[in-house]
Amino acid sequence: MKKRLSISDIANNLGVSVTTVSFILNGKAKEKRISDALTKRVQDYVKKVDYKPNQLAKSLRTGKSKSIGLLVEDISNPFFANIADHIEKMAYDNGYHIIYCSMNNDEQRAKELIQLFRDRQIDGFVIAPTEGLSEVINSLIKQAVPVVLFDRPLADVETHTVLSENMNGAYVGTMYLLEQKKAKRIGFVTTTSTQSQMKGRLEGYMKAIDKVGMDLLVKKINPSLTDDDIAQQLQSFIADNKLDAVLFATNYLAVDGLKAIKKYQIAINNLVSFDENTAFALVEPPVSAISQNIKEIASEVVRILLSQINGKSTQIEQVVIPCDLIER
Amino acid sequence: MKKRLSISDIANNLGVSVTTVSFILNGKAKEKRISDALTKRVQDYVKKVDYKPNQLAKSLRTGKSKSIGLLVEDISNPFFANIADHIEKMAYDNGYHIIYCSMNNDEQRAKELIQLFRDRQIDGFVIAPTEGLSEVINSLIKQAVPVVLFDRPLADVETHTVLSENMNGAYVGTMYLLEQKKAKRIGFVTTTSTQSQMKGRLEGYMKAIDKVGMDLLVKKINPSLTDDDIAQQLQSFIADNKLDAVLFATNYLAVDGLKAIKKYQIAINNLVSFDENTAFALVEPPVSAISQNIKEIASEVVRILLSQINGKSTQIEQVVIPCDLIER
DNA sequence: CTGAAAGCGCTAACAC
DNA sequence: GTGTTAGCGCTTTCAG
Repeated sequence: MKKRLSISDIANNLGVSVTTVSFILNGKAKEKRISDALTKRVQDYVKKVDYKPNQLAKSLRTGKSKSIGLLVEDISNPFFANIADHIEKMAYDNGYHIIYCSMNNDEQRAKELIQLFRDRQIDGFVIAPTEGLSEVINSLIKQAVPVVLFDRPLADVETHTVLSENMNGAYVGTMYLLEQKKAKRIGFVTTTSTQSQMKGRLEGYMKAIDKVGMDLLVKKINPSLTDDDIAQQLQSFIADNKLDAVLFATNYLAVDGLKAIKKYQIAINNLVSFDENTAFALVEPPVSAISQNIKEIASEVVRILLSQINGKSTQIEQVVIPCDLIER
Repeated sequence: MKKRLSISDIANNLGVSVTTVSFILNGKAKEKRISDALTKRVQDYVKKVDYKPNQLAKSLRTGKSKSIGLLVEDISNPFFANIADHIEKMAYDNGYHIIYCSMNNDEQRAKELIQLFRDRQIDGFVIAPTEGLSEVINSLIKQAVPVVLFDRPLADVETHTVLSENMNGAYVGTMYLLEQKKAKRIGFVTTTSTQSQMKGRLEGYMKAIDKVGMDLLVKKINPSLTDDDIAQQLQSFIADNKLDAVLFATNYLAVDGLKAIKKYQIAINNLVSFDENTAFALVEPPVSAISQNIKEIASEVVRILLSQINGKSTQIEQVVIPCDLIER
């Protein structure tokens, strides 16, 4: 790799000191009252030789790396992929870049990753946490590392969070099945995992069902089962309980549901899912969606994190973003 | 942020020199013939105080950052999301981590990003290139920065590539429609963009069609049109040409096709797409897929890149990975 | 076997 | 207005 120019090369070649060059490069020319002529000469030369400062050295010196760690469960989940995309864009617009990782349900690995990111002098973290992460996240917070959690809070972690209105979203989705679709037996499909966003969604469902005094019909799916077993369980759930409508707690559960419906040729018309998925508009019957406002979630996450990094805000911000019901 | 321990803190607290600590930490204790007792004492202490070396300083000194830049067009495309996931995993297993970015069709931004990554002393690049990037990628190569291209080559860039067998995949997919589905009028839907993987797929289609002497029926969709316009065009394409089968050049075009089919209630049974998409197994009629071997692509990409970074191989590797036909 | 010290490229207090 | 210089935390040569 051809040796890159350093700031002292620039200074030497121009016959000025590195300080001068550094000041000019960092926009402090005016402040340090460096002559316009010199400023221009340095800038022109820098452009001409296409000099780029070594960010590593800069970071080492300033303690800021201008990078943000993004940790999600699974980047191939369209919800996370879209969020990641937006966060990346907004961070970039603010001069930050993203280092991302999927945790893939591996708690040990997640912890290592967080540590690793710390060692790279990451300026802040954006995390959709899994349950075992409380301790390591708390230790970040104790060390005053900026952290923003999204999608789900962590019971024993007090920090900035950006969440969707899970309870209300599920409530609205259930009411839609009740009132528009005139459903009489509405099932709710969630996971066995106890992530708090799932709890909120269950509550929303229960609140709506309780309001009209219907039966609560809830199925918890263990995500580690095989596709076939899951399909089998869903088919029984729908058939045994004579459901005429189902609310799914998240997009991949709805996809599982659609697989079961197809495989067992189940006749059911009223389907609603939390989150979007390309398949929802395409299948017959289509799946309505309680759509999280991904753009706004991303923008709040970045806003809060940056204000943390820049030491602007001290109080803990907990933002809740409403969902939209997409009727299909 | 509580001040972190540095190597000299460790050395001072232990009454040894930083050199000794550094050697031990880097596994050179034996080589440098440092006593087992001392080695153990240092290691125990390091563990006790949970000391972690500052990677930035390490990188600055060694010139290696142990990180890889991954540039794709759009991380919310499931094909790229899955590839990213695998690449990230394999890189991590080798002690590397990923800095990723979506380029979102913004050539200017892509160039900036590549430059930015360079400034961060990235050890290597993995890129699914867009057309305008030849120049900047060539300049990376000239500077001996390891680069691996995947998904599509760039005509005027000579470097390592990992590609799918596009031509043969499309050929097999078309033959499937011909022989198994007895289709008589098979259309091919691709994009107006001239990415080379699309060319290969078109060739595969043509080769199969020519073989049986049927008419070539090709529609190029301009991706910047609105969803409605695209649906409209696809509906005309299918109706005007009385198609009984369609081969889509990529998963999002097939999704567009499914939208059109649904919107206009088009009766067509024989659909095949390049790439997978969750929707394909769920819709009626289902969409068969020419599935790229994502895991193998990722593993080849990482293997080649690492061997470049470690200076092991000199010759240019161009790997082609076969596709699987998933019949539905 | 171990230590002193140079230096990776940059920033910024301090001096002139 | 501009230059000198001390580090940021680490690796590694060279001397003992």
